[in-house]
Amino acid sequence: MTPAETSATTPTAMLAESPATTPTETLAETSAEVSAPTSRRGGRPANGEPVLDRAFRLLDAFHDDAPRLTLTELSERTGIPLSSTLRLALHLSRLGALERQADGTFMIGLRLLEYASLAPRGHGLRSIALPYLEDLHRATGQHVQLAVRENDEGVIVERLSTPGAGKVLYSVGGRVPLHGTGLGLVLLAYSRPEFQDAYLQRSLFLEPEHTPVTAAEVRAQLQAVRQTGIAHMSRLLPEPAASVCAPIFDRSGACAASIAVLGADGTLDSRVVEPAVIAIARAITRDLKLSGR
Amino acid sequence: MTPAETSATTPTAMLAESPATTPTETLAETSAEVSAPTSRRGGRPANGEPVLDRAFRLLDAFHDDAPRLTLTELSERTGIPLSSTLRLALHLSRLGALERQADGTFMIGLRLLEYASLAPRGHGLRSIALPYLEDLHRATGQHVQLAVRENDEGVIVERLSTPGAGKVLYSVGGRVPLHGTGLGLVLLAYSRPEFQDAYLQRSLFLEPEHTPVTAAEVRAQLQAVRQTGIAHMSRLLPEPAASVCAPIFDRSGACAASIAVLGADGTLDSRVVEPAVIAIARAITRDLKLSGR
DNA sequence: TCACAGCTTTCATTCATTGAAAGGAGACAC
DNA sequence: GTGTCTCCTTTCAATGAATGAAAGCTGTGA
Repeated sequence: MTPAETSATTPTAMLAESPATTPTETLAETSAEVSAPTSRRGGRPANGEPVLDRAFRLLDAFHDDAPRLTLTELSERTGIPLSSTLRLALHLSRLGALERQADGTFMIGLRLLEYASLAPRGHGLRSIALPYLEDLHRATGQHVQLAVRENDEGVIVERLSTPGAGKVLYSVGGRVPLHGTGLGLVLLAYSRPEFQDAYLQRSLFLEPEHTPVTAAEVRAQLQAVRQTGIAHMSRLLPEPAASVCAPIFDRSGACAASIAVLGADGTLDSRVVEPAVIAIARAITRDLKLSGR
Repeated sequence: MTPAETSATTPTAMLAESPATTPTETLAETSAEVSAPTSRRGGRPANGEPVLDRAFRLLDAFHDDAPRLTLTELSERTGIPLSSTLRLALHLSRLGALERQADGTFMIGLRLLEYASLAPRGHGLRSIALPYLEDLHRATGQHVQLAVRENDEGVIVERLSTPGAGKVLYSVGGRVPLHGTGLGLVLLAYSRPEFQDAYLQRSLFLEPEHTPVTAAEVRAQLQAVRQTGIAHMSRLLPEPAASVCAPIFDRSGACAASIAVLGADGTLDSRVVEPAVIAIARAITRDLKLSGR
């Protein structure tokens, strides 16, 4: 038993003693004699993860507050080893999903914009709704949002913001809960009853404050939305604000999206805004049916 | 040459010898005897293609005129075998990059909208420019476009269209040539001289008509753009139209984007539109610098 | 000259990926 | 009921694309 073998059991000692023998020597010896290779290069991990999943985890690493990341940051955020991160990130850059700047930082690439513009429920809907949303935006002078449901959440598809009209919690591409927001409540109110039941099974909280709500309370809200065709919501955090929301329907009569007018508390007179929101929601619904959706 | 080394040169032999005692005897026999495998299942292709490339080829299969595709259509368009197409498409659906409707058709998923909204040169720029673009849209009553350069092309990042203002060739996410369009000409005029030289090396054509243009002609146009700070372009196909375009600069003084007002021939008085385009381009430039880009 | 942090390249190892084949599911015909 | 489509889904042996530790490289700062 050579000293090299006994030291191999402790990885830290390995690192300290490794320069004692040259790499070529150890390799030749390990293949013949040594069962525990001291400098074992390569090797696939015990439970490999599909490349695709990893690639999308890289994309997931980017956020509103971190739209540009260095290689090391990417590696740390995803937990993927540095060399694998580099290989993947370069691959994604070749495909246009990422872009690399001169200083080496990575960012989301424009190719993804191209794909996103083909999402029927995203840009397809948006292109029809945008002129109407602009009208609503001008008329009310408040934030205007458009959202669709994806599984258990709403996704903001478009947002027209007004600098003076308070903070907006969610931005384009962002996800909103179906029960704590006006946009979500509308989407939930017009979804299939079985889906509603399943959704209301879970324990629900109003999110900035983390206040619990009962299923019965939400059901009452949904009932009100269906009766009036409109949703009123208000929140206190991060600052008092209110929203007025209405549904948009597709050709089949299913709720395709919801729109919201959102403003700082006090600046939003719901009596005034309500007819405008309803009128614009109906106009978009009509246009959606005409355009073959 | 040690025996260990010679055996190391043929790894297959090593592998073949060790499972000789393993219970896969029957399998080994069949593979040895049957030379023509009538029912040979599985097997990796001779030159496999990386999963990532295939996944993005699936996304590439979607187009403006085909935003929803069946499994068979996807398989045909990409040339990927049906079973592999299904596996991949389902995987992408799990990741949110695709969505599957009840009838089995696939479409681009909303998750990609989420990623796209993080592209600094896409949605980041867009969110700053949009209010100004709306102003320009209202004031002129014509199509308004915003584009950035990616390699040898311009990419449309935003478009506000006016139903009555003629056909628009390019939509959001679409790519425009750098020499045949006003938007592209501006992007080219303010790019690095080496890049311009390289770009002008190629044989250039004006695209709907496929008319050749010389590098000298384009150079003269670029010179005019740099002198006046604006680009005028007109095209005859598919119908007569004209555009007025101006550059947007980032903090470093490089051209970050270009904007265009585009209208049917005759409806666009460039004398009137020009000051508006310049003013809005400067306003966006100022805002871009303020917001730390 | 040394130490360090961040990025890039190498390469033996092996498991995720592969597609032909078989197995439904539904529609239309006879 | 049986046959024949088309379209979608599942199975599974074979294997090369994917893997990450280690070494190499580059700039920065003491």
